[in-house]
Amino acid sequence: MLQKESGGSNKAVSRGYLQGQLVARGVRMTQQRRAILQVMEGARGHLDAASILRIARHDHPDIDRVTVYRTLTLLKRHGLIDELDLLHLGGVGHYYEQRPLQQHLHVACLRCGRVVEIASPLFDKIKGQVERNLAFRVAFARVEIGGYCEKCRPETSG
Amino acid sequence: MLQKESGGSNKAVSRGYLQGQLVARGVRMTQQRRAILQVMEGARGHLDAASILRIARHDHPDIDRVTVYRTLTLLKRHGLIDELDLLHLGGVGHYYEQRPLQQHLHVACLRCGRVVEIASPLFDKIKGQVERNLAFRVAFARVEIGGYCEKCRPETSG
DNA sequence: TTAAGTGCAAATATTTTGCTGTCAC
DNA sequence: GTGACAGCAAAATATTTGCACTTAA
Repeated sequence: MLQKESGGSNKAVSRGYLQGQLVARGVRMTQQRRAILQVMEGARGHLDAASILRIARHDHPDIDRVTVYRTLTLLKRHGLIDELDLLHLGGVGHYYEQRPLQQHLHVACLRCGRVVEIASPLFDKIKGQVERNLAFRVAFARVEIGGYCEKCRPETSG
Repeated sequence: MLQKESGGSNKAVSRGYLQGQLVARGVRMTQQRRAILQVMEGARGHLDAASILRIARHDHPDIDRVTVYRTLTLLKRHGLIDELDLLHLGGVGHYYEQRPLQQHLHVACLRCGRVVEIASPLFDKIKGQVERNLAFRVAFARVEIGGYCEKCRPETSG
């Protein structure tokens, strides 16, 4: 599983946030959903569907894959999580994270697979530029950068 | 298939560019690869593996899916194409485009599925920022923005 | 000539759907 | 009580692998 560093932004969101959001929107809360939401809120890394299932089963052993996918679809539809592929470093699957208060960039090392998140004011400027130049209403934006971290860069002296 | 507008950046690359690059790197050139490379260079849109296969079969009817996947892997390994998911508007599959001379942003309308590409100097600034702040060597970067275009925006009066 | 590439078949991985029984409200 | 949800099975979709045959250099 790909690791997430720094991050922090979604730690600013209080525990039970996703559950509260769904309840506030009139979505029925089941034991299975609670287990899945807790996994997503407690996640230290970006999780794929299989990892979410595995961890959620600690709480609720009988939970099914299908329920995980359906819950992820639900959360996406409500705009509460983002779906990433993290440059496919980990294969063809997708990764999920709670939509952060402040959008951030994902910077992934192609050699060691570490994923660092950083925020940038330029990111918001780009969004503004798109809105103005294309008369486009930006709902969300995603930046994924691939390269080599200090420890892994091919030419250290470069 | 998702449409690509504007773009233009990869039209600046001469015809046969991919083929030339591979040959220059000592990669064996087969009829099947030639057919696939021509499809990618002539593409007006972002293509997924199935579309590439379908079009390549005009030239070479017996070509197999597997060969398409293997050629895409080859091109990715050489950094000659980029793999995108375009916010999964078209399902779980991936889309491919020849790596452009100037990197651009992909802006996708969540309702009509149209994908517009634009370049932004801020994009390069962000890359510079990442390189400096994280001591990171940026190999490539990808920006995907989702929202609503002028025609599709939910609140027209907003 | 021969190592690399191809096609076919089958496997694997990921996600979705149909249906029946169950549970939150 | 009832409509939304869960689990199971199976299908659908996307991609990869093993192997015998073919071909570019």
